[in-house]
Amino acid sequence: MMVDRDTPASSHPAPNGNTASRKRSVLQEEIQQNRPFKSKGQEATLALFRTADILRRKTSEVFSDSGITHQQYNVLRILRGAGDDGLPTLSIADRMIEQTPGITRLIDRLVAKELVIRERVPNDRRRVQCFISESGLELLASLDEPVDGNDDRVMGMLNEDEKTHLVELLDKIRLGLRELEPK
Amino acid sequence: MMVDRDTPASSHPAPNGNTASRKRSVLQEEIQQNRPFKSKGQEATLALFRTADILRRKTSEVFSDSGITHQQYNVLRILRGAGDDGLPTLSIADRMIEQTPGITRLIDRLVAKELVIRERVPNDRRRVQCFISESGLELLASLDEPVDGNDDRVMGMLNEDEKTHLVELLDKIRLGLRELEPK
DNA sequence: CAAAGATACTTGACTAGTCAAATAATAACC
DNA sequence: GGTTATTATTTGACTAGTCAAGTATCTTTG
Repeated sequence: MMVDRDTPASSHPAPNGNTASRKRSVLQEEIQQNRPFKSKGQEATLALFRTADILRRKTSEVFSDSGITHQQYNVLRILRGAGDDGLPTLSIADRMIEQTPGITRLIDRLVAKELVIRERVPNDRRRVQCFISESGLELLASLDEPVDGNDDRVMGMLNEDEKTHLVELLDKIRLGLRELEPK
Repeated sequence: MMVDRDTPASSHPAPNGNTASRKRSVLQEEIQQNRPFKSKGQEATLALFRTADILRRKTSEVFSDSGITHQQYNVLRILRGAGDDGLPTLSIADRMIEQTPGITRLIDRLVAKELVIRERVPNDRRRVQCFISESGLELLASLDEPVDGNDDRVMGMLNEDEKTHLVELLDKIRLGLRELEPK
């Protein structure tokens, strides 16, 4: 009834030339799986998802004491960068590292914490301009050092060349995905 | 009032030797930012988050027609791999690519869709053993080809050596993070 | 064997992500 | 100058992630 594909006991040679007897990869150990990956592409995507997840979790520790989340921090950073002019709601979404359709509600929470100020634009009343508040600036200032330190710490196991190469590979993936059937 | 750090107009030389006049990186273009990154470590973490986000979004397209999410798909894969023995709830969580504290409710939804079957273990009534159903197996079977194709397609812009190197770099990050103050 | 501790979940109360539909204001066109 | 289209944002209804606090059910230990 159960097909042997996926089963830990499978001993079929894999398309990528691995066999079940080959030493398991780091990722396979982590997710307790003996079946070899179907392709390097599969291994790469899974490794990317897992690494990003662990890194996000580690990085969140820096913010959690301040009572804000990673996404809320990103909004504050963007608004600090925008300066006194502020930014309209959807322009903030455009600049987020991770796409954020729920930007309105995210900012709602920052307004509730009085870290962000919002106001309708008189010239164009469709738009809502957002600004970082004084206490928002103070909170960010207190986080600058911990955040910078964390970025270097979590990448500390790679030397500068490796970091550069990683960035190049990731850039290449994103550029390649843009071409892929924009649908 | 506004510090010039973070402002798009900043012209300070960056710690990594870049200057504001240097050509913007791919990532900087994407998030519309002129200020150079504070370090390679910062650029690498942001590139990793952004790439994983875009990749997750692209990959979700494969599942959305079937009415399941990426995480639900992962649970089904794990249960198919477990075979007729099934797996207890928390063992599934251990094997997920991304950590999933809400595993109970995730499986609730799969049970509601009749893709998973759950039952208390008689020997140890604390445990709940989970199994994939026949229709779960059928659904997975119909997704095998699209999923495998997607994994290769989204990594198609990298050659085998590049994929291997990417996996190595990501493995190195995760191994390094394990050491980092287990706290 | 009873009390204390450890396991394996489960639930509650949030924050977020996702997609579709609604609103509201401005722009473009005839 | 009154539609029609477009833009900017909001809302609703889910799914999911997060953390803390339960609730059974074993297991261990005095």
